[in-house]
Amino acid sequence: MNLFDDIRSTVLDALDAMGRDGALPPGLDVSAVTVEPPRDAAHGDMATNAAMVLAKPAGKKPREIAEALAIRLSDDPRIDTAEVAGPGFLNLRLAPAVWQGLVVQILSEGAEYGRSALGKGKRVNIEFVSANPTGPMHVGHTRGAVFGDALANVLSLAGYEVTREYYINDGGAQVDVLARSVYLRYLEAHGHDVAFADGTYPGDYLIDVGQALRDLVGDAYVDQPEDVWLAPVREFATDAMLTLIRADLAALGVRMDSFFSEKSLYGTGRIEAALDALRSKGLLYEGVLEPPKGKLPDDWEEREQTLFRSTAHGDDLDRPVMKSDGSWTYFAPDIAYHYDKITRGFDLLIDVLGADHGGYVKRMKAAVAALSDGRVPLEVKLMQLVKLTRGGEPVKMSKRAGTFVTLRDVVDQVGPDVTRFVMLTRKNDAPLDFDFDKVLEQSKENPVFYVQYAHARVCSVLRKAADMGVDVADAALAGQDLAAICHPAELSVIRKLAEWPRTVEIAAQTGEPHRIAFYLYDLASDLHALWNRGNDQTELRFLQEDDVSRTAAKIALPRAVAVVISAGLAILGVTPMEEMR
RNA sequence: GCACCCGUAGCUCAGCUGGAUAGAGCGCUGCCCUCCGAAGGCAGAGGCCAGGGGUUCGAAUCCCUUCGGGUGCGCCA
Repeated sequence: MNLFDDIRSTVLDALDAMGRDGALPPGLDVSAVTVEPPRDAAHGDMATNAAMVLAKPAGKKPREIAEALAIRLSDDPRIDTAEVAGPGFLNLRLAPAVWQGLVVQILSEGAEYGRSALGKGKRVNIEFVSANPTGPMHVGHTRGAVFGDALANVLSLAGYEVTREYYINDGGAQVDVLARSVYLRYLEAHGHDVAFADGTYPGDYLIDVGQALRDLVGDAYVDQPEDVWLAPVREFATDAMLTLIRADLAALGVRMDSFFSEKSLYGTGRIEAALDALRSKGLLYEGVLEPPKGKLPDDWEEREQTLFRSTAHGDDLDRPVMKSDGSWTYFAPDIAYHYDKITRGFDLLIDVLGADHGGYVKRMKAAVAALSDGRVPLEVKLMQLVKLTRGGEPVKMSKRAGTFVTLRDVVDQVGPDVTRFVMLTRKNDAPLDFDFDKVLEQSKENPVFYVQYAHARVCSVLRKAADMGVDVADAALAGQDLAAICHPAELSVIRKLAEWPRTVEIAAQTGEPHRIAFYLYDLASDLHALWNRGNDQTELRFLQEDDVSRTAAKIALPRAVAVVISAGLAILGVTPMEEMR
């Protein structure tokens, strides 16, 4: 249950009644009517724009409608005051009992408080990470992994049935390069001197793989031509890399529901089937592309190729699906993969990609629109770069020098909780600064710590209360009279708690989990502020000296805050700390 | 040349998908621990929301345009 939705339906009922008795024309479209927290808390608890939205279609002045609406709403026992303000806003103030009831609700529902029916009955597939299986995951993948996982969590709480999926790019030339590189390490394991030419992966992480291969097959592939060993070594190597990647993901706390192999699309007719589906819609043809305007590629020559008419669905150019040597471009298996997702019956597809894939979005959307006849939307979330620094100095990365920073480097140094939280404090399409020193700092400048500290503080107070003899179980706290929680400073914290369900919905609708992180920071801030007011005003302290029942009531609020912080951190995939010492 | 993303306080960034006087952290100035965790809090200063048009009751938010930055642009994924 969402308090804002609740009051909104009360407002809609009132408008409906006004339509019946002639105060408004009947049958007005009320879809644009909102009930939201006002920007300035001094305006009240909630504000509705109903009068302004309806003024024109009703042919009445906004304030006139607002005043009539105010009179009706004042009859509701939950609404203390309804005041017309500004250009026609109606500001509502709710009875303290409503807010106290919300605390009870939070304590009763626990982590379920905030669950929404927004995505009820809808299945969504989120494809993320999808790093090539050619090596360990690096920082760039880390951000995508954390984002995708948190997005999955948000959508799940918002009622969607979520599948987390990893697309294994094991069908292209890069896995042959991997196989050749492993083969070199294999020879090395047999005591040969090897040289890593350009176009091979020299990383140390393949040494173990080469040795494991030697242990498995002995010298069977030594001095053998490539066509003998390439396929089996490729298989062996990609398996090893996938094991590595799964372990990396596990270190971050990310678990996939599904791994989908690109290779499984080749030689099985699945790519052909997907392209046939396009052909049957008249969207595949043989043609010649115009050279790009501006700077012409050096080796440009006109050539006829098989093209997908993506321009029919909003792309700027038609896109080739077949190379001149007759093999598929990367786009062809991607079409087949998305076709597969569509046929699996998802209602929504989300791809989490690096920002360098931005040019690919329109064609993929076009393909999905064509293949699903516009039924299944594809949303693409582009991840901007992570700028790694240490003490303000950029961390230099070079693949050749072997100094590129891996996911493991980050997680080992700062831990999964900090890694995840920090990576979610920025919008996906904004670059992210990640400073190894700053993220471990324990001050309010560091949002991870600040939020964790708020949670730990509440746990500390609860421990103290328990020492006083208070039953601090949620059910016990929820079962009592909370009339003692009535100070404006307390009610304003509850108001923040009331925003949690709509924050979840907004984050889910926009696909922006960072909103959760910012909400938690604000909530933590409200708690810290209330805590400190207890220094001067003893009636605001959570622990009321020598008064067990009053303490039990007071403690319910910070506990409710902790419940929401904990639920929010769960979305981000961060463990709430019970103490920070 | 074209497409996509971005431009908000000195710095790093939010801004509830069109609402009221645009917010937070850092930094700067001044305060608050005989008192539940000061790893915190309070107060002050700081803005042409890149510029210009438009849409309407109302624009940082939507549309057009200019400028500035990033990413990409047929046989790499």
